[in-house]
Formats: sequence, structure tokens, C-alpha cells
Amino acid sequence: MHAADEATDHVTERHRATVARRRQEILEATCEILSKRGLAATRIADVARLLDISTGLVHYHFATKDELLVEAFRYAAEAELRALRDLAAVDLPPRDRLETVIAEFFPRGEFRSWRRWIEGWGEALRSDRFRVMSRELDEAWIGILTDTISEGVTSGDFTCADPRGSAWRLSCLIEGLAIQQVAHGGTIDGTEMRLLVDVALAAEVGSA
Amino acid sequence: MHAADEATDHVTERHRATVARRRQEILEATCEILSKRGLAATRIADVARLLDISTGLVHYHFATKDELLVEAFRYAAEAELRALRDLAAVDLPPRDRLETVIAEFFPRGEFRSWRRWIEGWGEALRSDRFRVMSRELDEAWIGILTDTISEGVTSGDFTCADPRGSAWRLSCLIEGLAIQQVAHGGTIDGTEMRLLVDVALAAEVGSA
DNA sequence: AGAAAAACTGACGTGTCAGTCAGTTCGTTA
DNA sequence: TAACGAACTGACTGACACGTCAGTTTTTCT
Repeated sequence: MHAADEATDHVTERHRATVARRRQEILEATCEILSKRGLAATRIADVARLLDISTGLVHYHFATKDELLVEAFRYAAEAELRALRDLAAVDLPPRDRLETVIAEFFPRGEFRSWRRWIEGWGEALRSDRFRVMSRELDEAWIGILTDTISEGVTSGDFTCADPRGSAWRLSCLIEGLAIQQVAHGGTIDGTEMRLLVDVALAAEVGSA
Repeated sequence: MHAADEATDHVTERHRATVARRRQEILEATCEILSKRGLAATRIADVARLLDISTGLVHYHFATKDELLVEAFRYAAEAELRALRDLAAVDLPPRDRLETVIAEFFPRGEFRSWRRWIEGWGEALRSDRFRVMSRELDEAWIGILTDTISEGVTSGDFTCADPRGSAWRLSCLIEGLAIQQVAHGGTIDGTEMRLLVDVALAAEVGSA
């Protein structure tokens, strides 16, 4: 049991939360179980136990398990997206901003986020709701990356004929590398991965 | 129900197959169910029904469901790898050979293979057996790609400082794009994807 | 205070499936 | 042709987990 990481203290004030508060608690707990046990092995009973509430209460807030999972997934992904947007809005030279955004996207620590995404893709193969959500969020991320590159082109810091194409290539490259690191484990480590991306980055937007 | 695609006629000679033959039949049937219903929804009863045999017989050949799934996955992946090796061994100019190998790797048709891989990565997050297998096979593919590029460098057809690095980048790029196409569906189509890869390809090994 | 609504419980119904096992059929060998 | 073992059956079980529901506790409204 590793203690606080992405720490959100569940077991807040005892009893009788508002709907909004409870929903959020349940979503956060679900994300925690989700990244620990995985999508297939996540049970409503696990979520309930983590919050020390009844399984009935989970169903009181979320009609079906599928609804709970989609909502939890979206909850986590939107938080990440907000963080990314904030980083992209910081007032820094284009190259530093691009660097910051990419660093944030890179797999780190326990890979909680990437584990979720990898399982999400699998789920998206069958579930319309998952596919639509996963796609929307991924496009939002590509959008941020495209804008960051475009601004660098405008300011003259980058040389790039097709910012959107470059954004797609960089994004997909990082996704592929993340799979190697997170799912396959150890084939490629963080440093080597960073090196591979930096070469591509130089080819896409020109070197510093 | 679409009829023959990747056609292998199950329901061969009735009754009393040899162990080897039966195992193979079961593996092929499992692959079929796997790409139709997905990993999580694949039941031993489905496999049995497809072959018109009892569930007991499936367990007679494969002790546990997990064993069946790993073996089926490996069975399919090794077949693909053999096909890829054959293509890489064909006597063609380096650039054509690289083109052929990459084209084979690209998502096509119903994406059966890619669907399997995407689900396999999810499974690899939890199962050691899946992780090891998935990683081995992916490395084998990288090996083929690296060799193909290296030979082109030796022959003077390609300009590439780091064939292995380029192979990793190209492979990961295609994986990422495959996810977009197969899991997200429609964000990017085959033509656009091909274009994105061609630009990267030119950057990695020089243009024709 | 009393009533009504909201938040919550926990036991239970129900369906599902992996895996078991005692027994049957078939091919092979002696 | 008898015996033996490999291939195979299909009914059964044990466990599990989603979702329901009748009832309980707490809060809010009048």
C-alpha cells in the first residue's frame, strides 16, 4: 500500500454528503481502483469498500456499472486536460512551452493515467460511449499541441510546414512509446524514450 | 454474420481429432471469437459452440481460460510475424522492401490484428504472461524493421544515423496512428495516416 | 414539532461462467 | 476380439458480482 500519490483523502466527513460531493468521491475512488486493478477487475464492491459505504449507495448515484466507469474515465481525463491547458497558457517562450506540455504528457511515476488510457482504447473497441469520449479528449490534446506549435511558427521560433500533421505525428509517437514503457515494461526507459522524441521533435519543428 | 474472411473452416472431419489438430482448431476458433467479441467478453462456451464441441473438451486441451487466451494470442501473433519475415526476405530494392513491410503492418480491413494488440496491451498491464509475450513479439517486429533499414543504409539507398532509433520511432508512430484509426474510428483515415507516415519516413531514411 | 424528501443500508434475487468429474465413445494395439 | 487408453461429453457446482428493494436514518422544509 503506497500512501499519498495523487492523494485525495476519501473518508472525509462521515455521513450524509450532498449528491455532488458524493458523486465526486465515488468517481475518485473508482479512478483509484481502476488504475490499481484494471477495468475488467474493477468491482462496485471495491469502490464501496474504499469509501466505506454500501454498494447500494453507489447504485443510488450511478445506475449501472458501465455508466460509473465511463464517468470516472471522463472525470480523470478532463482533469488532466485542464492541467494541460493551464500549462499551455503559461507565458513562456514557445520552445519552453512545447517542452512543458510534452513533459506533462510523458509517462511518469506509476503511469496511472496511461494505464487508464490503454484500457480505455480496449473498451472503445466495443463501447460507443467510450469511443466517443476517448476520441474527443484525444482530439482536445492534439488541439493544444497544434496550437502550441502554430504559435511558435508565428513567432518565428519554429520551422514547421504542417503544425497539425506534426502534432499528430508527435502525439502518436509518444503514445506508441508509452505503450512500450507502460504495457511492455522496460523495453525502453524514460531517458531513452525522451531521446527518441527529441530527435523527432527537432525534425518536426527545427532544433533550438 | 460475414462469411469467409480469414477463412479457416472449423467443423472439419467429425470427431476424434489428434491432440495437435484439435489444439490448433481451438486456438483458431478462439482467435475468431476474440476479434469478434473482445477479450473480456470471450467465453469458453462460445469457442466450444463455434467448433460444435463440449466446453469440457476445451478444458481437456487447455487447463485454464488464461492459458487458452495467451496461447491463442501468441498463435495469431506468430503467424503474423512469420508472414512479415517472409516479406522482409523477398528480393527487392531496400526501399520497396521497407515499403512492403510497413504496408503489411498498417491497419487494414477489419483490423482484427490491431484489435487483438490493443486488447493485449491492456491485458499486459496485469498479466506477466501477456506482457512477456507481447513484448517479445513487438521486439521481433522492431528487429525486422531495424534490419530492413540497416540493409538499406549499407547499400547506400538510405541515409540514417541510427537505424534502431528510426525503427522504434516509425513503429511507435504507426502504433499510435493505428490506435486512432482502430479504437477511435474515423479521426484519421488510411490515406491520411499513410501521408503522415510518409513524411516521417522521409525524415528518417531520406526521400527516394 | 411534524412531515416530507433525500441519503443511505444491507440482505437478497438472479444470471453467468470457469472449471470438475463420472462416465461414454472411439481408435489402436495385442 | 478384447482390452486399453485417448478423446470427448454434458450435467453439475461453486463462486462471484450486478442490480433491486424494502426499510432506516438524517436533513430540510413548513
